[in-house]
Amino acid sequence: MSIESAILGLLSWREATGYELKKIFENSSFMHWSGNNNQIYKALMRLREEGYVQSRTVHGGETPLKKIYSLTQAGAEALKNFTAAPPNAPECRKPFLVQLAWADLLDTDGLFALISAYEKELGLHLAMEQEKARRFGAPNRTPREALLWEMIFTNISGSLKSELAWVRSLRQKLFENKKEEEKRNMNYILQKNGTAPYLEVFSLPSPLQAEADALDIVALCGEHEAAHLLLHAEALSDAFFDLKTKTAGGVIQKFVNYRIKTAAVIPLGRQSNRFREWAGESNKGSQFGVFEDAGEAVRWLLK
Amino acid sequence: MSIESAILGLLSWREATGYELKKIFENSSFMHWSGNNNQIYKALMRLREEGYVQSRTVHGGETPLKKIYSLTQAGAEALKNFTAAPPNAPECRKPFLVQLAWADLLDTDGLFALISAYEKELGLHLAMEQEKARRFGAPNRTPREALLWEMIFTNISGSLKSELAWVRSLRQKLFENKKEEEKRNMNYILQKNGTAPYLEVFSLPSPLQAEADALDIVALCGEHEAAHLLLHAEALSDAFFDLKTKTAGGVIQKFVNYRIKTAAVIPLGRQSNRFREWAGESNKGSQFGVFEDAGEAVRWLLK
DNA sequence: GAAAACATGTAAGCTGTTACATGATTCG
DNA sequence: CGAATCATGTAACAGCTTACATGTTTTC
Repeated sequence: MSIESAILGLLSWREATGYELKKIFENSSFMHWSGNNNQIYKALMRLREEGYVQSRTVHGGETPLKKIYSLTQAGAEALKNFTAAPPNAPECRKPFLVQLAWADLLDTDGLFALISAYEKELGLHLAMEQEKARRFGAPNRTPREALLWEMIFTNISGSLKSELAWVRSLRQKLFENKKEEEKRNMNYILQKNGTAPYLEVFSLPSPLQAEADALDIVALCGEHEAAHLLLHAEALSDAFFDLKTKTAGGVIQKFVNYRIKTAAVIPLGRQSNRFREWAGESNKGSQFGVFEDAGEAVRWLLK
Repeated sequence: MSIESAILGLLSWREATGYELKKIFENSSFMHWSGNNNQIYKALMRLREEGYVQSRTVHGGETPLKKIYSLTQAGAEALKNFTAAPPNAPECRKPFLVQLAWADLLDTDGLFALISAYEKELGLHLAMEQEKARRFGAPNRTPREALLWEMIFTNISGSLKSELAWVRSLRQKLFENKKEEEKRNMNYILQKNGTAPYLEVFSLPSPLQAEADALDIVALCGEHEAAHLLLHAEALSDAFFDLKTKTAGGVIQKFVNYRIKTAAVIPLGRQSNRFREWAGESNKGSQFGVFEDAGEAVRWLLK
């Protein structure tokens, strides 16, 4: 199993340039070769030598611009052999387990912090993977192929969910009493009644102030598999409303990056003129909106 | 996160030679550096240069024989820093998913075979991991440390179990009708009433004949998390009873490797003199036994 | 007395990453 | 008109694996 097979597969789907392949690798998790020029271009050269792919050069005006690669007959056969080959079990690297192995060195608070940090990291990754899966236009030439790809994405998020479940059981075993304390400070609820679940955040232990706080919320969305978010004004800091600090922009950027559609409910009284203007501009996009009325916000969120 | 941290951890547990560390890495899954001389000896030299470990040389007679490494004060601090560092999410490589991505090329039987092969591979790995966990004498200096290590092993087998559940749901979605056909040919039952669950195998589609067949059974034990096995004579081939073919020895070896305690129920009539002798010798060990009577076999199996 | 395990190291090579180098096109 | 994106490559290096080289001790 090497990057060559993955390239053959992608080319069997659609012809592409090296750069396009790089982009695809970058945006996919299960084809784990992190978008890496060196490997891809070298692999393409090898594959061409072996007669598995062919390329035609597209000229832009005078100079050669790009090479579009496509599969040959031999390549198609090699790919088929690869798909039918005996499969290997997954190989997981979990550096966290190595840390945990010697974490008895830490005191109670240190261990609790370590475990919480891991849980947050997992939530963040889950949100990212779900975003990637939504963004990735999977092959869909037959119903069976569509099902296979759907199950691939299910697999990836499933692994993370099972890891999350594990870390929660670990926390429970270690800190049976302490476990809910933290969460209770965060006043939120997962709303499930509408067309899609959304996270409604009433207030936070400390109001949303920096991008790191935004990531906490993203992780929370990931953990609850919510792609929508309703923020109440009480959860926002004064810095958020002061556009000079650029807090609002940075925070919103995080939500947009993770494709979490967000509505903020903010009474007119707290909106300065400049903020109102900025909000009006934001509302034009479909990813973030500011509303006075909670009902209106929810309608926009779920439409 | 590098092999250095893992070595510091192990040395904080007990002092060891390079060779011993190698053995430990080989036998542990979550410390994923596959028992590799080069890396370990080089890392030990680096660690000594940096003052994190010290070594004393043991002489055997005249010549220096081995170097026993132990942690220094500085090393203990470095380890503590490592355990408290921000944890990273796991990184999983699942080449099977890449195969599956283009498996729409295969016909129904080919796809079914691919998925079954993956399920079997996972079962085998699960059996192996459970074996490793049992064999690994985990640190146990405090109750909390014991719990941490228990949860580490739970994590590893949990990942595989969640993968198994996924592949079964995949199979069901693709082959709702075909799914049970295969298994029905294998006449077995998971007994749960005794002190420990055991797998009772009455017969097989083709009788136990080669080591590969033994691995099928091991995988089945893994999938059902059974560490004990009761084999009826009907599941065994004539070759098994013919000691010249060495089938019996090879098959039993597989069970022993995976630490599956096995009892075979074989009527006296089918046992040749030589076989009886061989069986008597086997019974002395505690891993494999031959019995005439099923009740006796179960008692021995679960004692 | 031979084979397996214990013990320490080195050399060569593969895989994958980061960074570098260069230039065209597109978009705000 | 400057920045981002598209596009193709190369160089250097880190990490890890396989194989080699050597000698002792234990076990069957």
